[in-house]
Amino acid sequence: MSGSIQPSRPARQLEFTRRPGPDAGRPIALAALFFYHAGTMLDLKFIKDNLDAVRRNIENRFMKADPELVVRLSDERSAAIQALDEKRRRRNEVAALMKGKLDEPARAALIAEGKSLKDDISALESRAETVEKELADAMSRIPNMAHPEAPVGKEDKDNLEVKRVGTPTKFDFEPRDHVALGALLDVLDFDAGTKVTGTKFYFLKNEGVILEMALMRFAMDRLMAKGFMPFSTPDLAKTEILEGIGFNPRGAESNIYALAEEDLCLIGTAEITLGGYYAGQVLDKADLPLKLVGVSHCFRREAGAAGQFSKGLYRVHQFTKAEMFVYCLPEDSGKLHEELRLIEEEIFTALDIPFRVVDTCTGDLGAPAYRKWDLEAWMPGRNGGEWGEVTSTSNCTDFQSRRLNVRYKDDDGKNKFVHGLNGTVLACSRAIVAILENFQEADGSVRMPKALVPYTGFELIRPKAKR
RNA sequence: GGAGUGGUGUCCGAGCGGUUUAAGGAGGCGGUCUUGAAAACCGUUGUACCGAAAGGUACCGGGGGUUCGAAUCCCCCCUGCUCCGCCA
Repeated sequence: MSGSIQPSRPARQLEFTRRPGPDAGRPIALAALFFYHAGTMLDLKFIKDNLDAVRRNIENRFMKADPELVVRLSDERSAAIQALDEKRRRRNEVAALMKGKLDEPARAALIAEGKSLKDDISALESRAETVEKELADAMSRIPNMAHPEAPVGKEDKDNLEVKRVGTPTKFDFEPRDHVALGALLDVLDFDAGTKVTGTKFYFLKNEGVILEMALMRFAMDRLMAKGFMPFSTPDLAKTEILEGIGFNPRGAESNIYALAEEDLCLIGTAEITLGGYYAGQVLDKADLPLKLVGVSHCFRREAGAAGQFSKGLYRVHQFTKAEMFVYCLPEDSGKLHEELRLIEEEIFTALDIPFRVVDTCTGDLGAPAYRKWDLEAWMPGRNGGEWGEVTSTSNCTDFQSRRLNVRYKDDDGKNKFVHGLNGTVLACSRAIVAILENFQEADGSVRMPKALVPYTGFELIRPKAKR
């Protein structure tokens, strides 16, 4: 016996590092299920038939991908499979012949041919597998097509403002930023976060904790009332799922933390886990649209983001978020995308936070999105008052369902890919920035938005005396 | 984490080297019969890929191996259940 609180065995290291080597220890099962069988035909057919449009789309998004390579590898793949199938057909034929009575020379000849076929098949299989992998890799780099009306541009400043709700908050005093307010109210501690975990980590304290819980419950109540099924998801997911949703878990530019010794990554959003929930399934058409809302922690490396907006809660390595996810019939995704945006608008309207809506430009869409709306809240403490992204909703059409192999059985009896959409309900970090900065008073006190009071149980957070 | 025991088509469930091109049920679909229905009987019944088509190939949890030939034998892994250990 020991009164020690030490663990009986060493805790597994959960290092925030990238994976040690390419594909280290990665099981192939899911990859086989999702990629090598997943509807490559439609995809390929589209790329072949619309090569120019595909190439132009890649340029508009300022991405690197090679559709010609996809076409070439696709042809190679077909040839390899044809050769392989023919050998296998003959092998089966030879094996069938062996079932009957045979004289010794005929028998020996068949065995010899069978042996030779076995070698041929083995060689052809490895060639086909190589081509298949190269093709899957080349295809995975091709981004989704963009909505024809999405503004063409490179960076977020090319996004198009389409709507404004409320007016930027005015103060008859010099407003503080949320970092100063967080310290004054003792609801936010970045120094301790840095000491214990690292830069861009933080502790919520006191009313800050309750505010986060209130925001989540507020979000869930509203979404459940709209028929969304609530989830609390894992905070980690397998690499295959990440890739299926369209994230690149590896590479220096990756925004994803990968565990050093397992095929797992910390999720950057519950979009990953909610989208993965139905991976590999054929959904009942009558159940569509499936509307999910999930709470999770979100982890982002934000490598190289140590610039001007790096201070405070705006860009952090971990935050809590409620996220919507929808799988629907292809013909309904446009309508549902509007619905998700309206929900996001409703949430921020209910919180009395001024915001605008932007139509995200092609360069800022990310590979999976066909179209994306961002909500930008007014943040009085940001550079003396600026719009800052608080939520985002994307229509990813069949980009994710194709990779995750999520389908529905249509009336014609064929299995077809569903469309997938996602949208932020509330990201706690940025919502808290907006609330602290917009609802501050001259002495640094912060009022709670009326809609939130039933959830927080308090109306005002007052400055704390220094201890 | 340890031990035992399973993972077969939409479902249940046989098969344990070539008579299985996966038996037999159930369900679904189509048909016969019937005033209608039930019953009975007959037929049909998945997914993916290659191919202009005819047709072919693959799939019995996943991967690899043995063999002329594997659902069937061997190895590894995943996963369900039962028990033990540990733990919130």
